[in-house]
Amino acid sequence: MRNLPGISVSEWVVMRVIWDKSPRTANDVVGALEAETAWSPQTIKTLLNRLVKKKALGYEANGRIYHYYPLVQEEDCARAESRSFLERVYRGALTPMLSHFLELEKLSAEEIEELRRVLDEKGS
Amino acid sequence: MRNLPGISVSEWVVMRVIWDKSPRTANDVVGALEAETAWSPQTIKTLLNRLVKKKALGYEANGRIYHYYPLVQEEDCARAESRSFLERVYRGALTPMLSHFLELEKLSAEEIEELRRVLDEKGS
DNA sequence: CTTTTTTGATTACATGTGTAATTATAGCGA
DNA sequence: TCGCTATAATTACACATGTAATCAAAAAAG
Repeated sequence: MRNLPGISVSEWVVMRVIWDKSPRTANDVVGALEAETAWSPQTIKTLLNRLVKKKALGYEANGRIYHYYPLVQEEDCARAESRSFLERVYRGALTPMLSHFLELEKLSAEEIEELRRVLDEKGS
Repeated sequence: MRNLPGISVSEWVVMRVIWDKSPRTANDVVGALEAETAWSPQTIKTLLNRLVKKKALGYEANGRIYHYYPLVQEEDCARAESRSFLERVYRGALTPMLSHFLELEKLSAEEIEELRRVLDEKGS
């Protein structure tokens, strides 16, 4: 499952709606992004095309309408991005990064509980 | 302290050596990166130039040798990158991101302790 | 069957990025 | 003083990206 394609910022937006639910037609995607972005439908078509070229998406043609589905998993892409982000911005130092995030954002009591649970698992 | 310039992946590498110690001449930077990268000195000069144009770096000319220093702080840049990363890859959901990282990497007992401490501070 | 519409494909185009080579120029050594 | 050298500035160039407009072809409408 390596050889993940590089997915750009805009492409991530498109991938997310397809990861949420697939298959999806171009129009589905356009509809889903109407609220979130101000992109023209053509722009979204272009992004879909590029993602197919990159082999991040596949499609099934039903007549001349394409039903797109992911060829890569969100988990895998997130993992790859996370690694390179950690390396680039925090020089690979996980603990400072996590501390930084924890300080940055406000967390609810439940979130803190959940994180503590994850930590406990790691700790044992 | 907003209006942070967009710093590319390669530019981050250069910024890091200047954040580590400044001011630094172009040659200092070239020397520092010799081990880490395979870039030609010209490439590094180009990156320094672009960073000056972006106002991420300033310099003091001593004769015709420039001594570069950061105009933006690593903390601020890291914060900005972190936010956009979190948004893009984890849809802004902090807890899943943190869990993901915790599962991804192996942590030493000390690191786990440190994180627990940070969590405790947040929790109180 | 012809026209319009829809939908994907192709082309566009400015800016960013990775990665330099080339050029101009200010000092330094001869 | 004059050419060589080190250093910054300018130019290069292919590929990525954001953001579409246009084209072609198939399907739907009349």
